Amino acid sequence: MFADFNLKEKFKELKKQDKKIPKDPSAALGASYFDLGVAFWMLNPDEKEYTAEFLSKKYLNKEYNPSVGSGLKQLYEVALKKLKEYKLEGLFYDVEMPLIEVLAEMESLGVKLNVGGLNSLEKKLEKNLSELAKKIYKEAGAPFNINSPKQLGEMLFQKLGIDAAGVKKTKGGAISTDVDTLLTIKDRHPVVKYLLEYRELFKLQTTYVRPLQALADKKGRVRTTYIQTGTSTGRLSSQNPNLQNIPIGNNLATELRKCFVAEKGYSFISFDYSQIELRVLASLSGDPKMMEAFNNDLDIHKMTAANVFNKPLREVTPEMRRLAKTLNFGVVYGMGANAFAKTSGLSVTEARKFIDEYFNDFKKIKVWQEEIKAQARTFGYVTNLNGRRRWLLQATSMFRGEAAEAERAAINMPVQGLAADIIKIAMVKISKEIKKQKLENSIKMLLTIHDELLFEIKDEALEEAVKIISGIMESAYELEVSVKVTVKVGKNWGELSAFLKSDILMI
DNA sequence: TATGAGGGCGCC
DNA sequence: AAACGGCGCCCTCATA
Repeated sequence: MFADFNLKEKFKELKKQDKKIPKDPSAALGASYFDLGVAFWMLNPDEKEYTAEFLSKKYLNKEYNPSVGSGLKQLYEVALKKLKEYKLEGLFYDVEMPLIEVLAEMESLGVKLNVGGLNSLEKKLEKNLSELAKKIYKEAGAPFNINSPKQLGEMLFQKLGIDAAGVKKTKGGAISTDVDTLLTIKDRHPVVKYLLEYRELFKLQTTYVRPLQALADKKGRVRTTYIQTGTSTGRLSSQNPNLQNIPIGNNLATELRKCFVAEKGYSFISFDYSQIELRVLASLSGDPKMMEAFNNDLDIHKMTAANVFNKPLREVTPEMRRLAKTLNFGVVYGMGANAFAKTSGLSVTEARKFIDEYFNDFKKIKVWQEEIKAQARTFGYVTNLNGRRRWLLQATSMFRGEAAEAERAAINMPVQGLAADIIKIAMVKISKEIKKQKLENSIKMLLTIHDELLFEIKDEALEEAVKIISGIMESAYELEVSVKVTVKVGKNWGELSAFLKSDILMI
């Protein structure tokens, strides 16, 4: 038995010293290690912390004393008993424990940065930022701290006297200066467009371009830390640096992503679960239309639009599809008419109508959501298909806002949490297969971004790797609908292009 | 000088 | 008035 905290760090240390990690942990029977932090996280993923000190106090009602060996043993006994009671042993021993070593390896590998490229980007941003600041000061009549919402708000709405009609207030009562606000008042003063651009560049510079350079090692690689106990739903989080929120989409974001590069002789391949949360929702709810759409490989948002607008597929416009997409995402999050109106630009009345229409078309989704909300109220927790659990005691709160918040979490957790399980299971299986085939040197799993895995793969091994990995990902977990993976390949993270299955067949 | 709340924003 | 789920990190500013 190997019950302890922070096994990931201990495994990394063992690897560094070229020592073996004790025993294959993948079977519940005779499992050789037991991470106490992860165990208590599975019992309650909303704990403040998962340290021996905190848990000892809370669960044993006594101070943790590292010099007394029985402290860990008692925590272990409590955790094991509860894991059994909650039927979480399978998930714990077969998924979370084997995952620790996988994460340790990914963290140790790191991902290579083009540090020179980042440096050029920094210079360019610096130049653009100072030019933008000058223009802003000129419009404003005097310099001020653009990064201070307080000073900026005073500048816009007092000194420049911009009309604040239709602009929301912050929690503290001040007029907001966020992007939404700036877009609302964009046509009311010429300074606003400079501010929007300044915000974007400043964010990129201070949150990504500068810190990433600072964190790169001598070989240019950065190593994130995956937090296995970091979320309430079962997902992983990524820290210092967070590599799960690197910008994507616009030109500047692409420039940044281009600075994440594959080693010489290697390429990046990304594997993206397609619409995994909606597929999970379709599967859980058993909604026939949604299931049929996925099983026939239809464009899910287009299909949704056709239903909501009562039009044949061929008459669905891009605008209709866009609305349906927002609706689909919103449903997973338990969105209300207010939020939908805001995101879509519709009036609240119209938004209400669309949501009603949606649930009328996909009746079983509504039924499932009502069931899960009732579960939260009745038991004070919800679980996903694998028993992963989240306590939602607020579901019966007398404060309506609090209860509603818990209900939204109840709707979301079983979906987000099952999607998380699926990718974790795939990661463990992929890692095992790589070792079995002794491909460690040609297939390197680097990043996991919720529904995506990024690998660095030797060029000669590309086709084989795609076959192995997408095969495992698509079959890692059986849903009531098919599971699909999108594969992209490239020499850097900013220039990935489709890796077509036909490419394999033609070789 | 350190800390934490608030405002803000990047990703899935 | 009213936030649609899950994260981590930046800067400012008040307070210690």
